Amino acid sequence: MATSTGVSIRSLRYYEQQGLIAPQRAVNGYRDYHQLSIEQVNTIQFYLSLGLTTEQISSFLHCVLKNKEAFCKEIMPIYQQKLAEINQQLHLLTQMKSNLEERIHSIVMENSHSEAN
Amino acid sequence: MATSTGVSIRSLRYYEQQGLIAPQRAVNGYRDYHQLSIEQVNTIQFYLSLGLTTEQISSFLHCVLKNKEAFCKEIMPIYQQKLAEINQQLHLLTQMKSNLEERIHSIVMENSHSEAN
DNA sequence: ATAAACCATGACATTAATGTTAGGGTCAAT
DNA sequence: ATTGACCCTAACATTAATGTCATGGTTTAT
Repeated sequence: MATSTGVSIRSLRYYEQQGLIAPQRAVNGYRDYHQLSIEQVNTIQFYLSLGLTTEQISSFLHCVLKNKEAFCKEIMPIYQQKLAEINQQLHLLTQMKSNLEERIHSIVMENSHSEAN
Repeated sequence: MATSTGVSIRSLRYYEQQGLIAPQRAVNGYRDYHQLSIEQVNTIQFYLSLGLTTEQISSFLHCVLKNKEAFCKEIMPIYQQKLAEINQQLHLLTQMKSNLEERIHSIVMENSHSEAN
């Protein structure tokens, strides 16, 4: 499974521990992933890439796997909340960026005074 | 000191531990901040707000406190590096944001099909 | 001299996903 | 039956700044 999804073994077990996947067990205790899990893991990775936490994903994953996103009413508020967080983050970063650029600019200015050395 | 800078006692001690400030000690062991420290702590907070780590700050703080930023050659590469990180972050967040918005949009679309209920 | 209010140190907690390691079974091939 | 390549669980490490708690000394006012 790890090799066919590119997700590390460690991560797969973490997803399992968080209730995102639930592989069967063979008699020897080995995990037995069925074929369908591959898509499921990819789905999880996709939501993670949206910045959602495993906890959030677990709250709607069971629904999404059965229906289309549009039918999972749990998903919309999570998306909205995440979007708000991202916007907040973007604001902060943008702020930091312009402050930084201003600092850099003023240093360059100062230095151009004595550039002729 | 904590009350006059708005920085928590815990944080002041952390800064001290990181070598950013070095208050004198009174005979009883109490920290003895001199007046000048207030500005120093504010400076630290400012750099933290730029997203720099205490470690980075410590690498140029001694210089900045004596000279103007422009004379501290250590500072420019740090600014540049931080700026690059921020841009990287911004890129990622922007990516996440547009993915999210696309998801939201497509959900809204789907739902408008059956809106008439 | 005792209580309230402050200071000190040290250590653990927080966050979230993942890496890493230790100690130990299992399976397949030789 | 032994070796190498797997699998298992459990637990600790990572990041960075800050919160919080435990335990204990100090000061000040009563």
